[in-house]
Amino acid sequence: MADTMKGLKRTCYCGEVTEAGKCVTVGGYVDTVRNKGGIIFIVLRDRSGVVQLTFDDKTDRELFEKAASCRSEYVVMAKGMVRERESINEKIATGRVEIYADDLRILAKAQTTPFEIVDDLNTNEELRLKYRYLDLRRRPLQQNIIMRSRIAKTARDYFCENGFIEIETPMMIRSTPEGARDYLVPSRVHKGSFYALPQSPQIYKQLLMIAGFDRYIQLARCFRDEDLRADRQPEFTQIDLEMSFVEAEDIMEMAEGFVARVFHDVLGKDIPLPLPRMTYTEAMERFGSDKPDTRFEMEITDLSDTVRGCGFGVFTSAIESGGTVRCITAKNAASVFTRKEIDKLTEYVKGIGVKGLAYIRWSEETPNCSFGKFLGEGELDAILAKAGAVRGDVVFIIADRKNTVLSSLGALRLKCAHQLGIIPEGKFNFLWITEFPFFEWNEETKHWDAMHHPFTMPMDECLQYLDTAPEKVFAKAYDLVLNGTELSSGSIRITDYELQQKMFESLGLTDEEIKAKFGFLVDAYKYGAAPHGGMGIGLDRLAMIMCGADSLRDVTAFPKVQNASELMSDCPSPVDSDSLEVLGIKVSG
RNA sequence: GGCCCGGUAGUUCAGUUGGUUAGAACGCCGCCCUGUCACGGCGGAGGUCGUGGGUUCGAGUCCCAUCCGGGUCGCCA
Repeated sequence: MADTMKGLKRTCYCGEVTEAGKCVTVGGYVDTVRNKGGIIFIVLRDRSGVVQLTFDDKTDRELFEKAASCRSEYVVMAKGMVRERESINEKIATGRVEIYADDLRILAKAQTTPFEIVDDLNTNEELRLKYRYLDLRRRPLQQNIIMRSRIAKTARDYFCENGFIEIETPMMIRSTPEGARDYLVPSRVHKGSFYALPQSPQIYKQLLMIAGFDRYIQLARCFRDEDLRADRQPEFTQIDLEMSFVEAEDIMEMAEGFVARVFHDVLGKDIPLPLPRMTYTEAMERFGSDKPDTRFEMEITDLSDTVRGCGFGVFTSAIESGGTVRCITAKNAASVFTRKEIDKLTEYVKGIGVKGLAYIRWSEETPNCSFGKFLGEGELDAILAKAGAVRGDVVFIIADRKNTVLSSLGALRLKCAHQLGIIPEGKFNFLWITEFPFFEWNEETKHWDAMHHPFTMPMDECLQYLDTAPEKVFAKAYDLVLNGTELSSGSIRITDYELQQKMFESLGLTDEEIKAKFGFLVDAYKYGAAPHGGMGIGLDRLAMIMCGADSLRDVTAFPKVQNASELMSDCPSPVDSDSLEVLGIKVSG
């Protein structure tokens, strides 16, 4: 039978015990027991840190025996005088003192844990996730979760100070078949009908602007039934906001203020404002990505003019058929990118959809060029000069359609940088990406899709091209990128009923479809709306980067694994047929 | 759905061309130790080698299938 807390009241956290001469009561988990025979040291841990409890021959015998019986992860409370230690441990905050205990209660015993509760744990993630509550006892994870809480609090403080009102939008909403797949919730009352969990509160926050709340914020849970990545969970949290009577500039300024505030308050780092900007087109041309990591260079070079008349048919035919030839130059990479490694990179880019990867590896005196035998006098030198390559470098060249070349070189650039280890740690490179194309040509369906959501406002000067040249239409949309991760996405919304109607038509929606999918929103705009726009800042991703973590799992208390299941509770799970029957759902098989 | 990587004591790993009873470290259990803090000393327990087939005199090792986990492409308006 475990002890009780009776008569004890905690006076402070373990990590706060730094002053000798006081009587304190602490509670926590037994971190380690060092039993020297005549003296016992117990390191007690709570969320604030650790403190040492000491028991010796002057300790009451029964108490001493109890201390000796303690094992790792027992939950205990202890009371005693804080005194100076005989030998100091400089490594811990409480290392100058110890609690000379005169009371010890074992409140709960603990089985041996499946892995040790230590800071630098190397255990595979599957096991850690199965026992997530134990993994969360570890300090690195606990500190991440605490930092996440501070980020969230700063968001609430900052936006509330700036006149935003926190409003909850529903979690059970109408399913809209655009965009990501919805998670569906069956209705018992309306058999055969379903709610959807929100992919974002997009429509509701726009309606809140129509309602006149002027500035809205919510730490909104969002759900998308798509495959996971290290930086993508099926449920996640956005710092979601919307503002009225604003242009894009106003929203970006507000977001910059938040970014500076949260980095200052939580990390003590000053982010210089305004944040740099780049158009979508420039980002694609220079970095092959709409979320470029600007912590390192290796930018894309256009070789088209240099190789236009060269002897290599792959290059010339790409150019003749309207494509392009471009390269990246990996500095000092010849020793890392051996022939074998280059073959692997070739396989990688082929997986992304290019036919091949040409390269020049310059390690010996004469560069080793994969297409050298096709080149005429001086042509290789011209390419090397244009690529800015010197001895020790490797040049990767891709020839294809422009979009393919840029995006594949962008992906290759990232992969090379990781392999070369040239991405600096501790750097926070923010970048606004602006002027996104409005439409995206869908090769499968053969029509134009909206690149952002269909309520995004086109740029004023582009309106004339809506019917005639969709590729010339750009959006009042802006993404905030941090270290190559899309942190936030936002736009000015269409507030004009007729323009919205026209946008839907451009996207190939019929009147019936518009009415069925977005009728209530379209109707709402008939009653007048102030110009408005907003954005959603990924709280999880922000926390991940601020914590220096590699995965969202490290900043999410109870994350899901790659197949979207949760290993601790083993969900999703089947339900019994009675439950389904109530919902009017028949199971086949 | 495609591609790549991984799965051996509780944990992290080693395990040679297929060959005796599958090892080490940490953890765990017991005994000893009055200033430890990566405590130390002595002793001990602990394995369906992810699962199922196959090849073989013999499989942790080779082959096939499958499950689980990680990364990534597709996907994520």
